[in-house]
This record gives sequence, structure tokens and C-alpha cells, in this order.
Amino acid sequence: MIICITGPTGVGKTKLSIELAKIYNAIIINADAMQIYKGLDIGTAKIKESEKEGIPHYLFDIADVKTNYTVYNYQKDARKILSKYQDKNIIFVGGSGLYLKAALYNYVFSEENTPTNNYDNLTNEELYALALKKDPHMPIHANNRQRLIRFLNKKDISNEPCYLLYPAIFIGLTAPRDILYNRINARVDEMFNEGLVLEAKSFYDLNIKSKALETAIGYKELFRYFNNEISLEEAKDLIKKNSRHYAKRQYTWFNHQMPVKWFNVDFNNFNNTLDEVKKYLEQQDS
RNA sequence: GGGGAGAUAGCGAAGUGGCCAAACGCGGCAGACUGUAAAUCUGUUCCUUCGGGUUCCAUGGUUCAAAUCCAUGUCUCCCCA
Repeated sequence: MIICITGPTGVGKTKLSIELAKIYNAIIINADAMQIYKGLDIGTAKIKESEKEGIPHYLFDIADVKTNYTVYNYQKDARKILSKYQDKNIIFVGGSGLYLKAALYNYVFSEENTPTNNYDNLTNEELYALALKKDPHMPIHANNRQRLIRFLNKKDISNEPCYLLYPAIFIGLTAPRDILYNRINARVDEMFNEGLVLEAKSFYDLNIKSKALETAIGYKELFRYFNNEISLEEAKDLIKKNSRHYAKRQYTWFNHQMPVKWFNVDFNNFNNTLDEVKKYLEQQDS
């Protein structure tokens, strides 16, 4: 059985993963794009060694922050584990929708032109026109330069409909928006108490430019503080805000891209949530 | 007590007689998503039965026409005492 535990940041996915893994004697695979990286611990709310309760965890801490780990790598790594542990129960935990989809669906990442063409000399409109020429139905907006460039670098376009390659059950944890946002805000405060600033500073001091550090919430904002662009308080508020926005985007993804069964988290008594999920899984399994 | 500045949509802030339901930013809400995905991008945001209705501190006035001009009041900020 393959179970995916997903949902917005800060709802308690990690906790559920441990409880379910104990029940189903499962292994856990990370489905979070940032927890892949070594050393991004506090800011990504990564599970601590002491919390793993002896359950095998995969795809945590497997990449150096300097490396450019992408969905492509993740697809390969995740599928390697899937085939190696075919006879085991597997639990994916994480909120990176694209990563989950790439691992479990029929996503084919074609070879790309190398070196990558950045199209630096073209305007958005010119890029857009080029993309339309390549495929009149391509859905990317003219302003979305990042994705237009990606699209243009792809050699062939797959028009195959999307389907699940591995039978998986998608469990989504959710909470009313205001409660979730309060939890996210509180969790950021907690991260600061746990030493997020120091953790970020240690990477800042290495003076490396990397995708991970430039995109991870909790780090990119503190880097601006270290650069004296904003105050510490501003950085903290930004981290909270970006986390909230991220949570919203996660909902949009999971509501529209995957067959997620949602469960409202009972924060006062997590066992209630666990029981509900368990009941649902038993139904699905039979 | 005297002098000055101001009060605009959830917040910040433009607008200073008609083109104003009111720019822009933020926040909120919604959406897109095949190699940066904790990324990148889009739409929407007074009410509405989509015909229209009610707004720019309050009241009164000028005008064919007021967020914009005048009077009074209320509140806020600054300076001098």
C-alpha cells in the first residue's frame, strides 16, 4: 500500500506519518522539496532524529544545499525506493505537490537542450510568441518567464493524459483557514526560538549562491536581514506571510491536481484524526 | 491658549469640480502548474436579483455636476506658548 500524507504547511503531516507508519509497519519517504537538503532543519520543520521512532526515513538530508536538486532527481530517487520496497507499505509525507505527482504519475521528463538557453535577449512577449509557435495550445502566461523558458528548452512535448502509475491513497490534512494561519504564525515564532537565525547565518556565512537557499522560506528572508535590507522583525513577518501564501498555493494544487481525501485535524485530540484516517484507509484497502 | 497639516474602500496611499466605484501598493479571496515548485505566474477585492444601488469624517450649503469648492462641527498629528 502506498499512502501519501499531504496538505498545507504546518498542519501536522509529520506527526500523522509516524503514527501511521507504526500501525502499518511502513517506511517513510519525504515529499518535501526543501527537506531533501542537509542542514535546512529548523526552517523546514524537518523531523528530528529522536522523533523518528526507529522508522526508516528516506529522501531526507540527501542533497547538499549547493547542489541543484530538482523534481527530475526526485522522480528517479523516489522510484528507486518504490521499486526496492515493493513489498512494503510506503508512506510519502510532504507538501510538494509537483514532487509527489512526478513520482507517482506518468510524468516523463524529456531530455533538454544543453546547455540551457536562457533567452536573456528576448522580452516576455517574444518568448511568449516563440512558445505559441512551438505549441499553439500551451497554457503558460506571457508574464511567466521562468516557465516559458523551461517550456522552450524542452525537446518534445508529451500530450499524454495524466494518470497514476503507482496506486496511491492521498490523505490530506486540513484545518480552517484562520486556525491554520495562526498555527503557521506561531510555528515561525517557535522556529526563531529554536535558533533559525543561527542556522540561516551559518549558511549565509558560507557565502554560497544556491537554488535551495534562494528559494526556501525562512532562509531567503533572513538573508535579506543579514544583508541589512530589512529588520529582523520584518524578516520574521515576511517568513510568516510567505508561509501563509505557500499554504494557499498548496491547497490549490491538491484540490485540483490530485484525488485528495481531506481530513480536518483535531488539534486538541490528534487521536480522533488518526482514527478517522485509519478507518478510511481500512475501507480503501479492502 | 495661538498657528499649521490632515481625515479616501480591510490597511497604506493617489486623486483636488464632470473622463471617479475612485490610480497604485499591501493584505484577503480565487486560480494556473511536467526539471527554480517553500518556485513562477494569473484573476478578483463597496453592495447587487447585474437592471442598478450606496460611498471618499459628520451636517448644511454653492453648482446642471462635488471625494474635490464654502460654512460649521468632530477627531488626529505637528509647531509655538
